Amino acid sequence: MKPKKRITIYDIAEKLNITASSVSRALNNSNHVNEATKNLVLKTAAELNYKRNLLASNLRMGKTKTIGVVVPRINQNFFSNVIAGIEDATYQKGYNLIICQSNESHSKEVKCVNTLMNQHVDCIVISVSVESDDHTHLEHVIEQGIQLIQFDRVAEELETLKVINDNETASMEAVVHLIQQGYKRIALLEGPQNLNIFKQRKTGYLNALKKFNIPVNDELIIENAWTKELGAAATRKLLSLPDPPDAIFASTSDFSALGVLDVAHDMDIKVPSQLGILGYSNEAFTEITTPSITTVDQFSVHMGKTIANLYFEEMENKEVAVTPKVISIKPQLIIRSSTLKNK
Amino acid sequence: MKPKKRITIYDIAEKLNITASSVSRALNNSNHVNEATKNLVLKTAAELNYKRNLLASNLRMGKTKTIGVVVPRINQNFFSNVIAGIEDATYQKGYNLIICQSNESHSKEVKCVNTLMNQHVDCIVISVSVESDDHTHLEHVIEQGIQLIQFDRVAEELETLKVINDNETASMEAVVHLIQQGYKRIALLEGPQNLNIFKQRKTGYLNALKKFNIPVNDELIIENAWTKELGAAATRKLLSLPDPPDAIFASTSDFSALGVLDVAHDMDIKVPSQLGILGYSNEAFTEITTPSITTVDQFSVHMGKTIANLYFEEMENKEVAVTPKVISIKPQLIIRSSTLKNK
DNA sequence: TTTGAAAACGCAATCGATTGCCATGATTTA
DNA sequence: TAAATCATGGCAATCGATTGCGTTTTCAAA
Repeated sequence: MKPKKRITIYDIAEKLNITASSVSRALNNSNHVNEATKNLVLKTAAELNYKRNLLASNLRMGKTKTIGVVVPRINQNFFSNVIAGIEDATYQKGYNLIICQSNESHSKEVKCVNTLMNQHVDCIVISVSVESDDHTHLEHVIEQGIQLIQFDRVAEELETLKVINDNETASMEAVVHLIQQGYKRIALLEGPQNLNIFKQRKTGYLNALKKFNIPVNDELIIENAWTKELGAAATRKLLSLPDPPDAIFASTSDFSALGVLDVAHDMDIKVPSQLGILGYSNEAFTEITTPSITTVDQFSVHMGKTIANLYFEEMENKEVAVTPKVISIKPQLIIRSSTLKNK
Repeated sequence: MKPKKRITIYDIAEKLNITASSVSRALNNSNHVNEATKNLVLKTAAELNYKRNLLASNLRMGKTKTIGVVVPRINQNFFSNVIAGIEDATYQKGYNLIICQSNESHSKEVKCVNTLMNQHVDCIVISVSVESDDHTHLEHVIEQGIQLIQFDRVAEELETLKVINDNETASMEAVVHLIQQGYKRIALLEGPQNLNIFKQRKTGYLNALKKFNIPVNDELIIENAWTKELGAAATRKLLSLPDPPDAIFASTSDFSALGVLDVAHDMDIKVPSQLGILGYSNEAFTEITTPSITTVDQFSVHMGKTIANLYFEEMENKEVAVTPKVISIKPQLIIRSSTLKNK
């Protein structure tokens, strides 16, 4: 089957014995066309099944109504939810989404950003990869006048729009909750400290300890324990200390919390009575483990919608001086069985 | 900060005192340019930080190296994994992905497909929504000569490329496993029968029963139980029968299996000894419930890669007569505690 | 030195849609 | 009746990259 030739405004123009200019004006609902011809054009366009060639239109207009999104991994719960939220909000405004994943690699992230710039997206939404310390690729985006919105994992020194979680407060509240439940030696599984989110969560942890005058014990703080396996390994190490912790805050993710839980099961340690476990992200599974895991919900879909709406607001007020705006969403502590020592 | 003017081939041409034609040829590594000027162009382009305007290029070339993907929900585990697989394979070939979600709505699905056609994507990859009975929008895609690839949930009557799971065999093997474990009265939670996948899974169930000469009992087959809540409701209904089932195959999803498990817990029914539970999809959580849930793995990331590679193969051999090709991936039964009655 | 082929590169059209400017004719106002 | 205003809609340039065709240059063979 040979593809039908695509209908252009010239085809419509020819058929109606007018010029493409008028067709274009009619299709764009300009008021410089006669109502009658406008209707005629619309009718003919529908009959011929005309579809506007967005490539041509975008080239001419210099904008694409497209937003590029770069995330470390598309199929990570948090990110796919954010994307779903963005899609939902942008779709309503007739915008499209181009999605890339950096796979946590800096070089791929740079390539993704370049591709998006070549595609002339109107806006780039990014959560940087764990490897990213150099942000010149993001500066290029700004130089080109493309709106840049960072979320969750952000390069803080760049003055861009940002949508973040208040990790510090959330983390502090989580640890305070543990303290109030009577846990005395609270360990922290921390993530790569070049990422703001992990640094903030650590700060929250430290603040909570300080608030209650609990001395910080470095042997209870384990670096880079951000997968299930690393969480498990860290737990084995912690529990074999002469003076082991009685609670572990897996500030990196629920996956590492799951690793903690696994090891606790293996070693026949009772959760929450002997060991409290607290995760981060409110992954679906935290609700159904035994015991269910206390965690922090980040409102990821809502975050996506916030990002999209932030873009649209900036668009509309772009004559106003654009101050680097930061929207901080306060996560919510979800208290479940794994930390309820007092009950 | 005012955006820098974008550099075009004309800027490069002017600077080097040649024409844009030569610049273009140089950038495209054509053999109709002098090696020296080619290098000069490349060097200048790098200096000026030239980026090809893909809008212009695509308009001229008539193709976009872009693939559009339409799924019911981006943030559903199976789909986000498929997307991740597609992204991985297409990225290597320099292709981009535009992602849309239909939210299981037919009208939104149609709009998504139209947008993608307007964007002149080279290929549309789709898993249809549950509402989709009318497929004229997909016929339009074919008419326009855009490659169409259906996956998982497909409109079978359309002769397109398809990548599917062998649901029937997988489902049959699942039920055979239940029978071999000694379960006698096996209930089926089925999904909307207008979707091929659910129909096939039902057929697999029926075939397994027939093979072992087990009579089909309609009161053990519950329609439309494809969420956790519906699965729970169905279970309550089944377990209150005078002669309740001793196993439930939640053929729709692991979520409905989870609903089954919840109700079993509530009613103090022992799994797997009093009730066997079998899900579908191998969601992450099935491994960590108590007991862990036997389920079917669909190799979703691999499925995504298969889809992408199928497209590239078709591209390369497009002179060969294009036969509607169907790739069927055999899912794998993952046996876990929830069905191990014999152990 | 002349001829001829190949190499290198310029010209101009093209991909479709958009839009500022101008021309035409109709309508209105003085 | 003449002048001014307005509604329509055509013309042609534009957005940047690509490419068929044609011209110029180069270099070797005759």
